[in-house]
Amino acid sequence: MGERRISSVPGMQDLAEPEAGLWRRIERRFVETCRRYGLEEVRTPIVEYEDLFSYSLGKSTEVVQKEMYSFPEATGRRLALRPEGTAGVLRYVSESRPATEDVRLFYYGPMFRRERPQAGRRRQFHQLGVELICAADPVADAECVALQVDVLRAAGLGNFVLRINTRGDLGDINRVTQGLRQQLHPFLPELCPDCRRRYETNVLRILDCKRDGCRRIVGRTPEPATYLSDASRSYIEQVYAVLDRLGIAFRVEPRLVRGLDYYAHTIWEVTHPGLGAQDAVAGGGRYVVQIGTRRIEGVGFAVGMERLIIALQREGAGLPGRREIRVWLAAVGEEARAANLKLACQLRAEGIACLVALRFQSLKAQMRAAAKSGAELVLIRGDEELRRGTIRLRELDSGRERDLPAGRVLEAVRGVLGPLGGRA
RNA sequence: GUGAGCGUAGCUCAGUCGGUUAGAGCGACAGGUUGUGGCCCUGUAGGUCGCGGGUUCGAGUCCCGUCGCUCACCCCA
Repeated sequence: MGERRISSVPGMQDLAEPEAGLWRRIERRFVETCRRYGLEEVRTPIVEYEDLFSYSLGKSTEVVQKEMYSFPEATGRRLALRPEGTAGVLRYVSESRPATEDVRLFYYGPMFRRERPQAGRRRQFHQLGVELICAADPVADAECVALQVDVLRAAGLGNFVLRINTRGDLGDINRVTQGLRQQLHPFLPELCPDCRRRYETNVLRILDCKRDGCRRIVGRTPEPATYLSDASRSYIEQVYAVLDRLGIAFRVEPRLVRGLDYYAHTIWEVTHPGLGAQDAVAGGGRYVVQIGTRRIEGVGFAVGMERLIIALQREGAGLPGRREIRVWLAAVGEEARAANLKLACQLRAEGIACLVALRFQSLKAQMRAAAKSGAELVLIRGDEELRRGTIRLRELDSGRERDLPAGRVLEAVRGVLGPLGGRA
């Protein structure tokens, strides 16, 4: 048993300041935006039974076949770390919500996929997600897209592209799949090895291939839309019409494909030019999933947090400022330290962020620390102040100092800091 | 799963043709007369040179393997 160096697990990273502050801000704005659309929060477990994902996402999908972290429970039944958020939310709906109710939900948290890490791709990644559980209706789909756009704007993102397409219903999907197989069959030898594999596993993906040779061949096949039933065509046209009325800019992307089996009808993807190869910052669509005996329909989307952060940084978004410390309590001597801690707690009770040294330090060291913390005020207390029952208040910008009776300190601090009530 | 590029201090990096005790800047900590910050000066701590093997009198440096990181393929948010 050789000792192994302790490190974080590949593809799973620590999140610390100042980035953590940016995450907090984005999550807060996400929640606010969702609330304006009347959504409720749901937090589902990170671990589910593996079958939930294989059935809902599709057994042959890449995610289920080779990207899931799964392991047997003591009983032998297999568990899995969730690779995406929708399945768990729908499981919750099937267990806890009446089938007749429309449900509007949002969630956020970590997801796990065993992929090779890359720019904008981690093994633990985080999504902000929304699910509107409701029957197929173009207006519902359009509202979901509107919320998608609002969520990204609220996060501060400007420069994204919304690409929309439809998969049609299950009948359409079958017709497209079969039709494409027929059309592509003669060209099979000319397709790249990946596409020859896709021909069997996931024909639609061939539409997405980046190789010139494959693109040329795909260009000669009819667009998937030609296989759509009249009803499906009319459905997506209505979605587009409502989006136009909302003034939402989007591009119809006839070759846009999604990788999970549950999608039907409207699908979309949001890309960002700053992202590199993994350029989808968000994606969503309408879906139908069978959970046990219940068939659940809805429309939803997920935003990739890590990618959103990258995109924001490419747009030059700044990180939030440093800590919110406003007062530093400096002590000379142990007696004064203890007295300061008590005062610090009183200040904190009033909402004033303040710090005391965690160990014995010279006054000089404490002053340095105070300046570095960004505090505006230092309260100094030593033997002399203890004897006289005073505290020295120093304003760091001006260097002005005055001695105050200890009982007056709270009032004086309030006066100097001005109206409280939290900085943004 | 496949391919390419990179691994030297907390961070950014230097390290000559293979040659002595591996360096700098920033950061951290401490000091610069009594109890006073920023600037400045001085000092201190911090390194299994990713890890293992090989070549060599001698390896941070060359070779092989391995692990990790990064980017791309694949796939997806």
